[in-house]
Amino acid sequence: MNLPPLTQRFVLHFGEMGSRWGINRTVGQIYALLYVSQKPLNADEVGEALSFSRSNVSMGLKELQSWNLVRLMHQPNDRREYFSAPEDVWAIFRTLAAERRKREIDPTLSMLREALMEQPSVAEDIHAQARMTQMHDFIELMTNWLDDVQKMDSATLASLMKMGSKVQKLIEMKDKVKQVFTLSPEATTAPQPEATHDGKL
Amino acid sequence: MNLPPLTQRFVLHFGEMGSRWGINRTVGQIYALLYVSQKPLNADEVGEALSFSRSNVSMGLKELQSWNLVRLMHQPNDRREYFSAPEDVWAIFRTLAAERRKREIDPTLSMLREALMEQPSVAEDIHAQARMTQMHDFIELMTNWLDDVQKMDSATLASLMKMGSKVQKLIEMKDKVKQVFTLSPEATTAPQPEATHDGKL
DNA sequence: CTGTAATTTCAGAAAATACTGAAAATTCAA
DNA sequence: TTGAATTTTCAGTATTTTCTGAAATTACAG
Repeated sequence: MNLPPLTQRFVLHFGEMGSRWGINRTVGQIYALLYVSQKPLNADEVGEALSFSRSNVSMGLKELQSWNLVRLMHQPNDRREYFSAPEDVWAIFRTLAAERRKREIDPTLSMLREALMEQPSVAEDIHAQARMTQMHDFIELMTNWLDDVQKMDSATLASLMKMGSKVQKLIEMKDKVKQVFTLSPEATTAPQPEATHDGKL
Repeated sequence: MNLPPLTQRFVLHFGEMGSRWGINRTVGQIYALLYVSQKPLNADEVGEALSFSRSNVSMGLKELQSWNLVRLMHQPNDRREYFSAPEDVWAIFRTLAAERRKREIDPTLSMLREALMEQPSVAEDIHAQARMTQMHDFIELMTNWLDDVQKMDSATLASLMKMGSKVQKLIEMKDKVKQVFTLSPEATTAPQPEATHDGKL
């Protein structure tokens, strides 16, 4: 491996973190290299840069393609396949979120759904099923929310995130305004009705 | 392993998913068992229920403790340690988010911060550093936001999540209201100024 | 203290995963 | 077509991770 210092540092770090992220060293390093590369690279260039065997690079790139994290492209008058990592970090995040959800969450959601259809046969399973319901409902809420925010464009999402917990205040304000227009004036100082917190606008 | 049917299904699933979640089969199964268990279990009971060696259970429980996913407790007149999984799925999610961030994000953020302090020595590293800046800023935005929402209580968070992308409308409304009060009347139909999207309330 | 119960550590076995080189398959220019 | 360039597959090896049983350590009742 003979890379410029900063690039090398980045690449080695991604290799080490790979195992924590559920990918292997090879895949981590290849992605890192493509992420910082100015131009698309072919498999030989990747293997050369990282000192991996050609077959290992092939497998790594296949894995990255299965994650939708790299784009395959061609150069004029060159049969070889070139790979690049999409630039937009928001798009990368969306992809990552979608893929991780597919691999790490959806199978569990299916299992829970099936388990909740069954009739518990012993006392212990009645409790177990109740616990599964809690988990199921939580995951469903989270994934539905994720679906929702995935639809928003990056700029909106960014401004929302910069607001952070201040959205809370905005919602309280919304509830207040609603009360002013729907309830008698003296009710605006009364405790907020439960129903205004059910998420409806 | 001799568990009631639903419990067994849940436990085996968590064992299989373990590798995708960055834990091993043992740890996954132990957590699943504790999650659905009506009462705290000691290490022998866990090992007996899952057919693991005593030492394997010990290591698995240690790992779960390092994730803050299980609670250690004692029964009167019993020297053995009993373990249980906290019940509140929101609390579990917070714990998980915090731990995964610590293990999967923070080291990368540190690496990026350090790399961004350096002076690139070659042209390629100038581009690499620019890419690292993009990644750094994005991660920082995400983690700051996570810090913010972690502070909110579960009920508020739940209602926010149920709103989903409707918050967007609320923010647009907020911007409109702001304009009505700060700009001349005819400006309310003009394109919204960039500055209203910077996240400030 | 002493001895037993309980837990942890750890070296090595077992299992799973990653990686390589060679061979097979695919692609495409001529 | 043919055959050279390129990519993929795959069997075998290397490496890493998981798991166990035995030994060491710790905790505590008497």
